[in-house]
Amino acid sequence: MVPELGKRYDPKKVEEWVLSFWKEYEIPRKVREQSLSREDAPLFRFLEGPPTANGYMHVGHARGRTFKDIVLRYYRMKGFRVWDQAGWDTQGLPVELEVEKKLGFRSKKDILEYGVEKFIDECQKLVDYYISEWRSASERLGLWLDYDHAYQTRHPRYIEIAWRFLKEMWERGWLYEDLRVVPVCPRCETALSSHEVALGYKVVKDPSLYFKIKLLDEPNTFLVAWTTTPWTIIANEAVAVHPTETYVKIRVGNEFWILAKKRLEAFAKEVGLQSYEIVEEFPGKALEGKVYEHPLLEEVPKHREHRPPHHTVLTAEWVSMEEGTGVVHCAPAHGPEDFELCKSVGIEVFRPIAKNGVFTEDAGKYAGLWFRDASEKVVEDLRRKGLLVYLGWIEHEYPHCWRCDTPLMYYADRQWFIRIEPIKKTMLEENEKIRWRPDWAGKRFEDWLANARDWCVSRERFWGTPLPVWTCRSCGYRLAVGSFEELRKLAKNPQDFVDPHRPWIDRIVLRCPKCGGDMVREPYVVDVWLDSGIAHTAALHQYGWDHLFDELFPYDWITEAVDQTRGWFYTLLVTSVAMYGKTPFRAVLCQGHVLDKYGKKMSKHLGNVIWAKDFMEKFGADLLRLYVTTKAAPWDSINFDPDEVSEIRRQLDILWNCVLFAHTYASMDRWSAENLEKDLGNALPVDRWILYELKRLVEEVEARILNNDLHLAARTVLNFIVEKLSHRYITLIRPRVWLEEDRVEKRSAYATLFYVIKNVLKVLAPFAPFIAEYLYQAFVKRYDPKALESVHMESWPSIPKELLDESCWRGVEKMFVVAEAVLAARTRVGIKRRWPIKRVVVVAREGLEDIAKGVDVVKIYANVKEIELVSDVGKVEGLEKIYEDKDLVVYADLKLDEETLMEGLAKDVVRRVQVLRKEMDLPIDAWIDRLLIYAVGDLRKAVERFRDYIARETRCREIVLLDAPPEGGRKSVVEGMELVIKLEISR
RNA sequence: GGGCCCGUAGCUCAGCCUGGUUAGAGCGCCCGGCUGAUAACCGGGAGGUCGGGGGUUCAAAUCCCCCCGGGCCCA
Repeated sequence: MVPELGKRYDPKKVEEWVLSFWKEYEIPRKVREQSLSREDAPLFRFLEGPPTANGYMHVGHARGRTFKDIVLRYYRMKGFRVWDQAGWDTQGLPVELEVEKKLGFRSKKDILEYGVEKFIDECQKLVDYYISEWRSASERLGLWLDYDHAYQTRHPRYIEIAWRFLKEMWERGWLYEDLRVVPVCPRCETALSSHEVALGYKVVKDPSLYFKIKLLDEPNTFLVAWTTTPWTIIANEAVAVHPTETYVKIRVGNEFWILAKKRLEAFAKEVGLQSYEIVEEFPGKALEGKVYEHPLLEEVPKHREHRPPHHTVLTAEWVSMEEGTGVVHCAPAHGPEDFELCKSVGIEVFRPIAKNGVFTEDAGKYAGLWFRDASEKVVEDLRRKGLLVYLGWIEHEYPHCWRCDTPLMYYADRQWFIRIEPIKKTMLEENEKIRWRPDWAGKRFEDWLANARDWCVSRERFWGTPLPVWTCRSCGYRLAVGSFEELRKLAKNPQDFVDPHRPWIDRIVLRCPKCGGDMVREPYVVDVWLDSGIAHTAALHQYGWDHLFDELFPYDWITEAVDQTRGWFYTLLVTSVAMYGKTPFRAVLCQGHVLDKYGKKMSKHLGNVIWAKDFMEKFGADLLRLYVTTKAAPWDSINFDPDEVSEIRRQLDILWNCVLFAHTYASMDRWSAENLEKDLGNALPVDRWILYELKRLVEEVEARILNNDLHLAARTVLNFIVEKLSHRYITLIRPRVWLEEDRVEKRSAYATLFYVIKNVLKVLAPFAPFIAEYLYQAFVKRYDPKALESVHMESWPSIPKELLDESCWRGVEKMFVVAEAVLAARTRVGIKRRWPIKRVVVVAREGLEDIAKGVDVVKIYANVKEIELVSDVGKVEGLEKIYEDKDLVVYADLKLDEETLMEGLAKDVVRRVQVLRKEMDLPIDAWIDRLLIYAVGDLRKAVERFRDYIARETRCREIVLLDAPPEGGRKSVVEGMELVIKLEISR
């Protein structure tokens, strides 16, 4: 199955062929087995960050997946046993929301009405669909993972590991239930963890409200408080001031206002307070215990029932002097600090609002309002009652639900938490051992770890890993279940255990070990980030591969985008340190994001998302891979502009042309790689030069990959193809391959070219696996019967010493400098390249021996007849100095004589004939029987003098000079002289 | 409020860690050349306040400080 080497690189055709070749011959499976069967070979353990199966792959995902593939392919070629299990994140809010959208749901109530069982079924189906989409897009991209053994977080055995983890936490007392103020998404009606909150900060415009709070025992005296969330005043229960900061009482009209002295000036300025008078100063402590009248007492009658310490002034160190008035209104139901402070003095939480963000009857006149809408009413009421000081607006960041974009609500609620404090120190120590790329990402992670709070793991949702905690209805005893076996043992109805998911799991009733009563499950599922966070263990357990754990853990390398610092990187570390006291990964590559061409985030709302499949359909996977890899460092974000891929396309065109060139001549001469070593043994200095460049290429690419500088690695490969192989090497060997007869120097040129192409394809394979495979099949395999079944079965190249000659490399490099100087001089004085330059003298004090090896470069590249190498400036008179650096001085004879002019004209004639041959589609090796030429003057003389040369170059048996233009001849003008030519061919 | 990344030619990016010729490359543009792998290539040219300001230094794109713009993270 040898594919055609077409005239032009057509990515679509190439990749279609390669995909079917891989499929038919099961290349990915064979390559994986080849890798894993290497006994005693070192392991490379990769842990896949599971994509969430709730949408399609876009080009940003594709970039990260390309990085994974490059590194995995490299390690396979280096002879490692590469662990490459795929994985899918299949549960949690992201999936539920996608299903809700599909079914047109607006709230949790809709799900209950629809039926949880049916809803879960929809979730399963949705996940099935997107997994197959992701798998096919990944395979289309060329990402080779073990998809047949992909871990799935929804798999019962996977869930079992989450249970094992949670039970361990429970038994250590690290899993606990508590009333806390947590961020809640009112749309999803569930609490979120702090790392989820961190994913959703957005800038919003909120009220900046200054309002008065009337003190009960001091006439006409008010505290002035500030808030950006007026709706929380409804649940206000206290006011906090700083104990030691100075507060002032000012007279404004006939009222007295109290606020912090440090804030007075800024406050007066912002609210436009012109005249006031400071009547008293005192520390905040002096206000402690003062009782006030709730500003919305009439509106919220419930507050009439609240007695001190409710509605009193408290003191707290955290009261800020940076913003507001130094008087902070406290709603224990809606602020974490407020909650703690109120709890410490025995204030009860008043929470007149439901989890869906709607005020309840307890909220009096605000009942039924959406929490953020209530702000407006509150402000109105304060104004009416004369308690409004000033209403401004402020732009600040406010957390939103990372999935559905709803503004979050801080809300006191009973939730389940995992203690972070006991493992924090170990996490920080373990982080020191992780190799972060770039290293600042590790510092960022360290900051995050140092500030980590307890992890809220409970979610009041449906599609997720169920929280394995059961509570006894009779005696209140609680326990956590760590495996299915344990569940069956404890269950009163083990026969009902069919699926660990809700709603089925909720029907399992346990027998209370204390009182024999019925135990029911706490109705929560756990944070989806816990699912992926235990992949280090659960991915193996799902397939019963627990015995591999010791060999695979900790994993060598993971890579995901920067946002995972708070997501997967974090939860992996938490669960692993909690379970094993160790980091589960040794190295991380932290990727930057892919933005649209204007630098905007790609999002469905903006409609600027580029789906990976669409893009590959149009341009192919190789172009996508190379574009996203070469554009910037992996950790930098890139602006994705489809127009820019033409640059990559151009470079692959050149590779294609190089191979086509080699194939064109090698096939004509029936060359084969049978005697490759012998032919390489006859390599000329320019061949030695490219072989040495090849060695440098291999080493540099390898070093770049190991350092995760994938952008530099890929650029190096492309640069070699364009600059070294195409521009230089092929130019230099052209005269050698045009030789008619079979000569040693022709065979060594073919051998070198073949060898270099073969190895470049190997080095290119991790980056552009399709074109590398295609050209390997179409070219390498055609000439080398010993070639392997696939380029991806090849080892990473290592160029044998006997092919390397550094002095040839040095000499050729030097002579390129000379050749370029000659070309520049030609342009300067107007000597065309086809007019040969008679003589060039190169003066070098040192290294003449090396330089001598590169004379062909100057002869061929710059069309110079004669090169002289000297060590001093003795005999250069009559020549012009055209170049000088610290090693070299170059002189050239830039005068044109008649002979040279004639030769140039003859070359011109040759070129016109060649153009005609091409237009007539003559095979390269076809003969012309008679070449009829009409020319006058110098042009005629040139044809006469170079008759043999012209005949040879154009493969023509006879040249006939005519005195009149031939019938139907091709007319043209050479240096102002008329030329008419006609080709005669018999069939 | 704190932290991180980015800012260099019309566009996309090197160079900065470790200060030192005239700040580079590719694309695009202009002029010329070459051409049997040629939708390729070669030579030359135009094009730069290296985001701005200050400092250190004999010398700053590079090191330090402040500011501006774009992005990200935390509070």
